[in-house]
Amino acid sequence: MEYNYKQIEKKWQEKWYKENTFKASDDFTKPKFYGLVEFPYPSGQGLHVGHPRSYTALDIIARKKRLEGYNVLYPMGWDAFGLPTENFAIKNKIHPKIVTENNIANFKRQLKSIGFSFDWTKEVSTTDERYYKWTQWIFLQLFKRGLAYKQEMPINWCTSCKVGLANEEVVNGVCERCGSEVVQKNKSQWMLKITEYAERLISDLEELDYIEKVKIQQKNWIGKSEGAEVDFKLSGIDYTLTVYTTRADTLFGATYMVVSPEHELLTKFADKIENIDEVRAYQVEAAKKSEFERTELSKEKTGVKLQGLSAVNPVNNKEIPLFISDYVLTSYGTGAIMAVPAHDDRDWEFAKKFNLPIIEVVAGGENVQEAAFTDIYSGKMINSEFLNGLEVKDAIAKMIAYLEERGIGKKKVNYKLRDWVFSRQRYWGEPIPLIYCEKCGWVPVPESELPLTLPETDNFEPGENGESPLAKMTDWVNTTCPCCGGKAQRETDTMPQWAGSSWYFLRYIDPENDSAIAATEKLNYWLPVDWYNGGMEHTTLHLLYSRFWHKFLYDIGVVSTPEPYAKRTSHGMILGENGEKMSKSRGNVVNPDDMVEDFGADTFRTYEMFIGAFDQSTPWSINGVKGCFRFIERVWNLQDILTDEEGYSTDFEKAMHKTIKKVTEDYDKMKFNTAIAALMALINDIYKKGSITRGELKTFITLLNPAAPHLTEEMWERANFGGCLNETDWPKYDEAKCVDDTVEIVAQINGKVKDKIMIPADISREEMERVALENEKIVALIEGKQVLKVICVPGKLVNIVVK
RNA sequence: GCGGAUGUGGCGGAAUUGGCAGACGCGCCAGACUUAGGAUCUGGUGUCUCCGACGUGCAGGUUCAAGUCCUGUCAUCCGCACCA
Repeated sequence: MEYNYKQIEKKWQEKWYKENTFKASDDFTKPKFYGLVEFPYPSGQGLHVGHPRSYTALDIIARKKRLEGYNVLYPMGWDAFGLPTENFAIKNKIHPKIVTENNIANFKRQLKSIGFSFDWTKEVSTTDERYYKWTQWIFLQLFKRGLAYKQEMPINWCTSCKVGLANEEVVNGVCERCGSEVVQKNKSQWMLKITEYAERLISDLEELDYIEKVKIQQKNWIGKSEGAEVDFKLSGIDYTLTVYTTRADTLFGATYMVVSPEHELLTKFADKIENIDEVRAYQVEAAKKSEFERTELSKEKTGVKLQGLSAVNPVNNKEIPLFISDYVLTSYGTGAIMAVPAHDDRDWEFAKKFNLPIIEVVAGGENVQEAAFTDIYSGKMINSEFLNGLEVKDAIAKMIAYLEERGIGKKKVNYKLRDWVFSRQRYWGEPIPLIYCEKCGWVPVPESELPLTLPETDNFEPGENGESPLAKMTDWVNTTCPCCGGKAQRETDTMPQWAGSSWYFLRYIDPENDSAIAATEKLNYWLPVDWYNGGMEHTTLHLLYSRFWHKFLYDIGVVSTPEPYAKRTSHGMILGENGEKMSKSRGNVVNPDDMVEDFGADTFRTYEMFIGAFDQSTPWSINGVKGCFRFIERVWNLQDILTDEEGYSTDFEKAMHKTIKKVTEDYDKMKFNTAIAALMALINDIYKKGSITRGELKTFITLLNPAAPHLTEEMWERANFGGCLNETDWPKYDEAKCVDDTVEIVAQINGKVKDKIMIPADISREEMERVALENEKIVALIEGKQVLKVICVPGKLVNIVVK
């Protein structure tokens, strides 16, 4: 019987799609499972082999959960706003809407050809008006609660895309998307106060079942730091310069202060600064540099002393000099620091360069004139009056208490996380639904008028000085104020790509709903997402943003859970055959379409799961695909050796139960490679045996079904097992039948294997020892030697220690 | 610099609590069959000085026993990067 994968796969795919076989049910009495994979950005290149790795993995989980009786929601959609589409549209003079439609059609065709069990009735696209109506609605709720604000601020400006970028989109000083230089530019931007949620975004991680590296990466990204703010007075001027420090204990060692080039002090007291020209020149230099250049470590410290100004150390009243330097960042803490060169590497370097005093206040290191001593776990306070003799930790607490008592400082927690730059000067995104009125300020578009649709135009190129393309459409821009009815203008910036993906998992639950994000009872039933798989690259962007939005929606009572995803796993990357990252320029890209065409979806899926440990990156191998193709064919050919016998043959029962156990557990733990290996091992044994019973076949194809659904469904039908395989129950195993009656134990002498002996599994320890000691080889080898000890591990080994 | 991983045959990778290193697949070798195929089937395949040794990046250590635990070290990859 020939295995015609093309025909078979097409047959089942059409049936599944037409009959909505995998539609999630509205029966809320059933236990639910919400499995989620990151929806793709429908690029012109089509699907990458990385996508099916994630999608097949959760498809296996979803299919297995259905057989286990769960009501499963496993949806798919399109994250379709974004720059590449827009750039393609501009270049080829095709409307981005058309580009998007074409790309989606292609992606959908590809996904269907791989046979995923998505519930296509829940399909969403972020570019759909009925979808982004709610993206805009969420934004308005953020705005109304003061979490969206407009600010003139230096932003990362991509010189090529002509667009402001979030910090997350700047990689190594260049634009994440196009690789062009990123510079600082002042621009009035909409910002979202994600920092307000910083603490909860960290602390709530605790309860979540996320793989550890995601938690760690998010924590590091948010960058919580506990310290204190300390007030320094300037001498002779009524001004308090507040600094942030985690090392309040070292205050007696603060020998100078540094402010960032953008600090307000520099404009406020320009007339007092004797060398103001020099200072201004330094400011200009700093402004020219990109954030990346400023933060390059290797570079030497630079700075200018502020002549004419000085500060007073509040604990010893010593007068200390002030500097301006770009190693102090405006955006963190207060934009000013107290410098303790003896115990901070950066301050030490700066002090050496500018010949500033280095005073040791923590003893325990080497000579602080030679290098800073930064250890906080060893060492005791010196030269610090009331702190002397204390450990660093205690000294910090004591100093903060001292400062608080006198009202010159307080405990303070800081985060590295910055607010989210939410504006893009681009066409292909959700319009920000706000209107500016001279009289009323920023006014929301009334919710009844949502969605605020993206106006039609042929000209989506960005404006000259970085204006949004929408600004050119004056008919659309000019409107009336919803508040006072006067003349007003619309906001012309659009939202970043991350907006639509920050809540898409909610829309899947009820995609047709026009009166709410989703019906409350549906949200209550389906949330949280039980299992979310995606790439590590989304850890600090999408994953954090969507947790932020979800928490906000929780706070305003829209959703019932404080966290969107109960469990998060992450797949490794699939590399090219040469072990390098797949890319067009390297010429090592594998096209999923070719795999499906040449080997079929089942082989492709099986190989993607067999390729290696799921969470690790691993190179593609066309020979590996062929190996899986052989396996799939061998499965098909089981039909040739099928007997009429129901149930398992007696001498094969244990093998069947063991395999069920192994595959069941491995799927749950995402150890797909060893699950497939176990099925390969079993089929090898079946062919050795020469025949397969109906019971054995039924179990075998059910276990394989989540990975290779078309083949197994077809075999189910041909074997007349009744109904469809996707409606059957997951096979059960009997723990007692997973244990062998006889086991092979190892006889060792001094830890070296000398022989292997078959013994009954339930033999006593003494009996085991006796068997080993009577073993021919062992007898010969221990002859004339003194037996010191015999170690017996039941069911495993006997180790005889001799001298 | 900080944080996180990963180092096992020719290759991808297996290996509950420390207990037979190399499952499964690829590749390779030999044979069978043949309507000469992207075949298929059967057997073999860690290394060596092959009656015995040696083998999980490297060097030590703990243990009857170490891929697994401890100390040190090297290499590669990823993330963050002057965060006071």
